[in-house]
Amino acid sequence: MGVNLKDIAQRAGVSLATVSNVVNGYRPVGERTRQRVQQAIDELGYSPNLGARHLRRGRTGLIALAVPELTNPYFAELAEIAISEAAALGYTLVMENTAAQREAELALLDGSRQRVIDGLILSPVRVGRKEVLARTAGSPLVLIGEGVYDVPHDHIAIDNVAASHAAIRHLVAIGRRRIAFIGATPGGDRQSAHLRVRGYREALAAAGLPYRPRLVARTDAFGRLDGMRAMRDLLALGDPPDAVFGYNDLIAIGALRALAEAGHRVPEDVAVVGIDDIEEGRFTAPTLTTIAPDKREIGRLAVRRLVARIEGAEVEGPLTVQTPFRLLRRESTGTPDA
Amino acid sequence: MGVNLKDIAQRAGVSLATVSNVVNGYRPVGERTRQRVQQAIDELGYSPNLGARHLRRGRTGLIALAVPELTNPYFAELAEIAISEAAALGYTLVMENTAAQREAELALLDGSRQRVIDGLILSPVRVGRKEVLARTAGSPLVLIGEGVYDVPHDHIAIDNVAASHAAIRHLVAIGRRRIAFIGATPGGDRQSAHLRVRGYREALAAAGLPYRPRLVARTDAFGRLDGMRAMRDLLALGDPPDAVFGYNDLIAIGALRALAEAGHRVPEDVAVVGIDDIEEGRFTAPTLTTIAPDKREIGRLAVRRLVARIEGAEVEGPLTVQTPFRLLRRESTGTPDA
DNA sequence: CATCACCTGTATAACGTTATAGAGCCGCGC
DNA sequence: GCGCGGCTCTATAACGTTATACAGGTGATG
Repeated sequence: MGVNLKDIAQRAGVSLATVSNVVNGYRPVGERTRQRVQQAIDELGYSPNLGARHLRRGRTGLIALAVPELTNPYFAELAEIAISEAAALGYTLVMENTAAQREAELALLDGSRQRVIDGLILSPVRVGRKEVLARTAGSPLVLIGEGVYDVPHDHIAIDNVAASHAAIRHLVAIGRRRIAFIGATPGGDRQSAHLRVRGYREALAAAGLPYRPRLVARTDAFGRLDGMRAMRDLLALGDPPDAVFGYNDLIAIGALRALAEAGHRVPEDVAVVGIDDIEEGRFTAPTLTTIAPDKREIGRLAVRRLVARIEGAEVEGPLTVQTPFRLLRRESTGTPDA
Repeated sequence: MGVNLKDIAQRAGVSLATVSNVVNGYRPVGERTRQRVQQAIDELGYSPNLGARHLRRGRTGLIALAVPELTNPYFAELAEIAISEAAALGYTLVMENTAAQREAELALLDGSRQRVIDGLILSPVRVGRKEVLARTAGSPLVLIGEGVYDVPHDHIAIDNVAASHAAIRHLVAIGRRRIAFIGATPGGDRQSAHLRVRGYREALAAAGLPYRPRLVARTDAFGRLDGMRAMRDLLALGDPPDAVFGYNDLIAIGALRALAEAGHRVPEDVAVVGIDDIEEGRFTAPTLTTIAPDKREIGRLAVRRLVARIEGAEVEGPLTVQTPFRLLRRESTGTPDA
């Protein structure tokens, strides 16, 4: 069904290898021959069979981006960026959905998929340092987000502790004293939540506010529903919070919903802050104050690093890169930016 | 870096071909030999090199799902379903983002990507019947959503006219008389919008209500921002609507935001209905009434049809399948379901 | 006992590409 | 005039798999 190198070679009256050299620029080819070959390529409409090329080269041209949930807009937005960056570098990005399941993450780290992709970008949730170190697959791995540190792989993330600080400082600055956190996790396996809780505690301490364990709500997952339920529980406390910091925007949006249902005003009664800056947060009522990571930077950097490793390039700088973030003030804390 | 058939063949003391037959079950193999080979496979940890297999078979095992925007939750939710269905059938699904651009859609229909994927599921926005018919690439194509009809390809969609009917009937039933539509498109290239407008007009007529062109708002795209802007314009009319039907949930959510900003109560002053049943609509304030397509059915059917065509199976039934939908009443029309 | 069919297993030619070794040719220097 | 290096180009062997044709052995049939 396809035009192949042989067809071009016949048409142009040269050898197979010469056509290959014209296509890949691997060896110098005389100007006249090059033109004749190029003309044949244009006339017959040749495009290389990637399967064969990759068999020969030992690479597939595929990289995978594995996220815990496709339907979390943060990851969808990140994926959109990563896909276009990968395309620009000549790679095809395959989305993998781990559904936040340990087995799925392990299978990606070491499973048979490894034979078909050249490299993996993983947002780990259920695996930790140990599992990453135990990995035997040889293809490059880039970690994004949090959860795993001190491993010999590139790692792109924001400084979660600092991000928490910024959120809490803002809430303190607008006069809040009873600040809750939603999205702590039971196990020690999701370190990002721990980091965000740590930043929360440190910032409270810095502001001279007491740490009240009852104001830290645990959730099983990190969706809107989890945020809503946790917020309901917090409101049922004898002395409910006057501000809430959510593990992410989805949790914060769930909290907004619970507050609306219970008839509390935001931000007058309770202020709300999230993390991720998903587009949805610009349209909620009220709009959501959030910590905005530089998604473009994260997506592009992750893909570029991975491709550089795949192609054996020397990568300068440290393995771990912390990307910038900023606080976006919106209605849910009462002091919108301009 | 990998164990290959030859290694297994040596270890088991049989020929290459026999190992291949054990792996693929293509030819009968004696029980004793099979066990010896299987043992060698287990011991050495063999898994086939998919690149080579696909080169030989002429297929890559990749199918693409091309959508106009990854960040539209409807497509993210659909993708999640399609990915797992594809995996169950032994295929890898690659997401492609056309960004609602004509060039991107054309490139997918006929471009060089066609050499690397076995089949394509496309949600067309900017190409029409003509472009699909002009396609020369030989791989199977399944269309989802609307926009293109009367082409020799499988097509999975809901009945848009009927969906509009259901939405408008509901609004009429709760006593609305000035019902607006947001999301008509200027060109004739996005037929789904036309179909939904048609259903809107027909249902108005059936209810004995006049069709007011000024209540049909055009938008460039179909995001929250478009819905918000259009709603603002509608509110600026001398005689604003008492209900709004959005082209999709995102548009309806944008409308909700504009209404909140302008201080209108929903549903008391203006009722709002969308289409898609994205999760976000269950958490807005108020929650969003919507027409819910059966996303699971759409995603699974699209993948199954495509794979069946790729594998040359006979597919029974007509090319075009209309999947079911239902109306979910929530707060934005004042009459939540149980 | 010869013929035939059948059943297992084997040898080998593809699939389309790239990398390696080398062939031909030309001009330059000794 | 011969050898040598440099420049193009060619022939060909892989890459790992599957499909085809065939070989060898066994049992049944005439």
